[in-house]
This record gives sequence, structure tokens and C-alpha cells, in this order.
Amino acid sequence: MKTVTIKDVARHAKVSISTVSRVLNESGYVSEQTSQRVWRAIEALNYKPNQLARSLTTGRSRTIGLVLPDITNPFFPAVARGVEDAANVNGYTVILCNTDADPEQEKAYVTALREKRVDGFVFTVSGPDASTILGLIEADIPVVVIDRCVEGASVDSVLIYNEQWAYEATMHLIGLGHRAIAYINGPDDLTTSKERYAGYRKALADAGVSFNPALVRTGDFRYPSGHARMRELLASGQEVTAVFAANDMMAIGAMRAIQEWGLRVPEDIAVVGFDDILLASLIKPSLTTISQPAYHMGALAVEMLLERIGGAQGGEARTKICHARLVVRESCGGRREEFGTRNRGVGQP
Amino acid sequence: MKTVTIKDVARHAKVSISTVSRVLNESGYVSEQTSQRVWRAIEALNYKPNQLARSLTTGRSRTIGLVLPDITNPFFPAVARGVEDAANVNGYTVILCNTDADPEQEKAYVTALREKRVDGFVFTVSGPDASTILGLIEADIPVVVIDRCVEGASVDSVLIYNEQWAYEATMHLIGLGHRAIAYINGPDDLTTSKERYAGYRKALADAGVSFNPALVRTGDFRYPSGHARMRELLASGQEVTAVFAANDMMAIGAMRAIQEWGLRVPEDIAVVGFDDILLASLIKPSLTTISQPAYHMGALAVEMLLERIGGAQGGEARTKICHARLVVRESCGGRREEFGTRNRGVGQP
DNA sequence: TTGAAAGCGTTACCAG
DNA sequence: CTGGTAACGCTTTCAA
Repeated sequence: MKTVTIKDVARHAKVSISTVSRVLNESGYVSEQTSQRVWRAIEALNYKPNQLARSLTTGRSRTIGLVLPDITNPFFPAVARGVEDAANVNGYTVILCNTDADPEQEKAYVTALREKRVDGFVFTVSGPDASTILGLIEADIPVVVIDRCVEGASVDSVLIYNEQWAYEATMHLIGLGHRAIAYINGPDDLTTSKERYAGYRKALADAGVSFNPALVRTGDFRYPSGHARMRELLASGQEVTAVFAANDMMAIGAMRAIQEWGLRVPEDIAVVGFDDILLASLIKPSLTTISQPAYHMGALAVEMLLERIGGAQGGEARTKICHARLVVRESCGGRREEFGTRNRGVGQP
Repeated sequence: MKTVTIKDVARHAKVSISTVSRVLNESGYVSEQTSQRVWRAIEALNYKPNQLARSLTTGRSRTIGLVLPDITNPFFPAVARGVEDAANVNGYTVILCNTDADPEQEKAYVTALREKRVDGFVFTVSGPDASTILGLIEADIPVVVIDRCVEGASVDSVLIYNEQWAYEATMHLIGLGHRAIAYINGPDDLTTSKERYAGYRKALADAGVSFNPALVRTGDFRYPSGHARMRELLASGQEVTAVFAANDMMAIGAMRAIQEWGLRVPEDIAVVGFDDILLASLIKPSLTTISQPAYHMGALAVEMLLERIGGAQGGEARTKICHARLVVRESCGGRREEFGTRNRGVGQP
């Protein structure tokens, strides 16, 4: 496998490699005639510049690392598409890594990607440990954190008002007359979980509904944990007429547990989720949830990242807050979904 | 951002860069004492080798490209996890690309990845055009094709017997007494579609059920197309008592269309899918489908790829056939799902 | 408008 | 066991 190099092109076109480089990068002057000759040589030889070599000299790899906890949660593929598309438009490639919500994995990936000299990171942190992010900042490597914030670090981030939207979700249930509202949280140490939990409690407080700690459980954002926590709640004998889960995967798990227990959704227990993954509108009953613009958030993160990469290193950390909204469907009874307005993330402008 | 290089380490440890390289790669002899000193320097300086430079000299990037049509179809994230995990175990990084089933995108990605000098590709082709694959083969770049085969090219591949399993699926419906069985195919030009279609027809033929071309429609493997094709079928006035869709996303779309039409699944129309994405077991009614070991297929593809990368360039193209199976659930009435044995892909050994 | 040559950070070969 | 020194393929001054 003899690779064609810039040298071969130069020889073929009977010019110096500097000239080939110039026409390739459209840098510096080169006569129309020579340029033609070089292009012909490039095509004749089917030459592809070696980006590795290029990166080594320029110091930029035109690659960004995307670090996510779990690509099998449909929320993240939507984010990933947004990141990928926005990156591609700008000539960047994305390396996607799954941490399985494991901080060790996360560290390992970041190390590997740093060694590959990615130009920046888009991140959904897997745990409360800020050290990885801090390491990046210290090394002056651009990072944008998405969906979760990092306590103790000043980073660019793309977020939604988790507390507010959890508040809305809970209020919706309260508005439907529910008082025994269980809450299944995500991992306690994530800001996302804390904020959504805070929203839940604030809603209860504002509505004068007494808070019952026995109705709160902690999951890990995955389907089985929602299922298991819901079973526990049902088995506990506590009265529960509604459940709010910190994300859709857990909400769906909870719904399933309720049905397996012989109860009906929403007649016996209402369910509300968070994220609005595609699945939420497809299951029966369809799931009331908070719709996050996942695709958009990914794309936005890349834009912010590229600005940093483009030089705007200094300055304060910036935070973009994205809009979310409550999508009412069947899983909590009451009103019906506004048709045709739901936001799937992928494919949205 | 002054990056620490091997030179700095050498200076700090008072040895030559050759020595540092040796301890780093555990190549050649180096005294215990020197080694210690070098390691201390590496840690003191927090040195990270530049993989770009390393790749440039060694000629291998320890990166593989994963090219998939659509990461928002849950089948592919499962494959991706398999690929990623297997790659990581072997010290490889994965660059994941979505082609949106667009051959142009596919070409663009392959070009970009080749320029980045990935060591090999794992591929699910988006179309019938073999030229991209042929280009790779010609350039002696290892490729493993997954889930679909490429006509006119001799490539390593990881497949299942699509025809056989489509046959089983159809036979299952026939066995339940159905005769008016519609079929919603994937894109006509993909081998996967052709084979599944062939299985459908063979089952009809073997059972002596007459084939009705008006009952066959073509979708694109995505939810909306399954929904639309099913609506058309219903609107056509043709008698339909069962539908077999070439993948789960379309089957779920079809199911929804049936329900929106005011009919019940499975009482009025039975539905069978193909893939066994997680979603298939979560919806109501749960979906009878052919279970493919997505995660395993991804991992297997990487193993095959690494063997090629490891030198086994010559020889015939190899094909690994993975086992699939029919998972009977609620969407077609009749028997119930065997509990606890379903294969989700991710998480499986 | 073009060419020569000095790196970029590593590895690998060859002396010592 | 260790050090020097060509590559690797490309960009980027600096001269011409």
C-alpha cells in the first residue's frame, strides 16, 4: 500500500511541494496555469492529503470529542446528531464516546482524545467530579458542557432550566388533582437531578402539598431503574396517585411496573417524564413529558465550542439556556397533546 | 498552551529522547534505574504522547471508522456500543458517522476518514453502490460490512440469514391462520430488503398462500414510512389481517397507523417486525419480531477487522453469520413471549 | 510566482 | 543499555 504523498504530486506536476501545498490550501499566490497542472496531478494520482501530518504541523486536528453517558438512551443520539451535523458543516469530525456513566471510563476517554489532540470537547459529565473538566480548562482545551453543569468549574454550557421545568411537570400533576406524587430521581450527585428534584419540591411547597420523603426514590436514568424503583414504591404500600420521573426512560420503566402490578395508567396512577424522546409519543399510553430540544442543544454546543476554538479563549464562561416545554399526552389523563407541534430533536432546525 | 513533548521529558530525566521513547513503548532495553527516572519525569511534567506524531511515523492511527445510516434507529446504537466496546478493549478509538442513508454523505465521510488515516472501517452501507467499498478494498484498507452485504464486492461481513428469518416471521403469521399478509419492505435496492422480501414470498409459496403484489409496499426503515405505507394499505381497501415489516421502526409506525385507523392490534391486524430493538418490548401491545444480536454483531465486526489490520490482509473475504430468533409477543396474538430470554444487544456478552 | 529548508513530535535504525 | 539521526507528510517562513 504505497500511499500517494504531496511529493508524488509535486513530481508529477513538476513543481515543488510548497506549490502543491499552496494550491491545496489556497494560500499564497500561484499562477492559474500551475494550479491547473497541480490539480490534474492530484486527480491523476488520486491524492488525499494526510490529515495527521497536516495536524501535526498546524496544531489543529479539526476533530472534536463528544463524550456522552449512554447512547442507548435515545436522548443522546438526538444530541449526537446535532453535534455531528453542526461539526460537519464546519469541517470538523466527531469522535463519539460512551462513558456508561462511569467517571473512570470518562477519564480514560478524555485522556485518549487529548492524546489524539482533538481541538475541543462537548461533554455530558457522568458524575460530580469536576477534575476532568478542570484538567481540560487548565490545559486551555475548549470544552462545552451540555445538559448538566459542573459544580466548581467555570465552563461554557448549554442547559435548560431543569428546576423550572420539573416545577411545571409537577404542577401539572397537582393541577390535575394529585397530592400523592412520587418522584423518581436521577443519580443524586448530578446537578440535573438536584435541580429537577428541587423543582418537584418547590411545586409541592407552592401548592401547599405536604412533602413525603417516602415517595422519593433514586434511579440512574435507565429503564430498569425506573421499573425497579416503581415496584418498590408500589410494594411499600404508600399511597401513590402520580409519579414524576426525572427522565423518560425511567418514566417508561415506571409505567411498565405499574401495569405489571395490575394498575392502569393514567386511571390509577398518572406518569410524567422528562426529555421527550421519540419513544415517549409512541408508547401506549403516550407519555406526558418535558420536551428538551436535544438536537438543537447539540448543535448549539458545537457553535459555542467552535467560537472558542476560533480563538475566543478568554472571557467569562458562557451559558446558553434552551427552551423546553411541557407536552401533555395520555399518561396523566386530562388534556390531550397539541398535535403536530412536538419537538423530536432530530430534524429540527 | 505550551505542550509538553518527549523532548521536555528527555531533558527533565537527563536522557535522550530515544530512551524516553523506549520506556514509553517498552521497546528495547532500558535499565530499571533509567526507566524509573523517565517515569518520574513523565509524571512530573504530566506528559501525554502526541498520537498524531506517533501515527505519522508508525503509519497506524489506532482509530477505526464506523459508518452507519441512522443512529436514531435504536438498532444502530446497539451495534455502535458493540463496536466501541470491542475497539476500546483493543486500544482503538471509534469515529462514528451517520450517513442518513445518503450515499453522498457516505462518500464524504469515507473520504474524510481516509484522510484521517483510520486503520479500518466498520460499515453498514446506505445504498447499493459498491464503489465506496471497492475503493477501500483497492486501497488495501480493511473493511467489515455489517447487516447488509455489498453486491459486486468481496468483503468481510457480519450478517444474519435475512431470508430465513423473514421466512420464519411470515410463517409464524401463516401458522396463526393469516392469509392476507401485507409486507412493508425497506429500500428496494438493499440486499437486506431483498432477502427479507424473498423470505416473505418463499413462506407464502411454501404455504400455498397466493401472493398479492398489492399488499407489498416499500418504506425506508424509518418510523414515518411504516406509518405512511400502512395508511396507504388501509386506505386501499385491500383485505389485510396481518403485516410483516422489514424492521421494527416501520412495524411500530404501521401499528400506530392501524390504531389510528380505529382497528386493534392484534385482534384486527397482527404485526410482526424485525430487529428487536428495546422499544419493541416496551410498546403496547409489545411487538413480535426477529431478534438480531446487534451488540454482538458490532463486536464481532471489530474482531474481524482487527485481524485484518493485524496483517491477515490476504485470503478470501470471510462472512460470519449470526444467530437470530423469533420473539413472540403480543402484537400478533397467539403465544406469549418467553420471559427473560430476550436479547437486547447492549450488555450481552 | 516559485522553491528550499526548517520544523511539528514520534519512532526506528544504527552506532557506540 | 544508550544516544544520534534520519524519516513520516505536511505547512510555513524566507529567499529568490
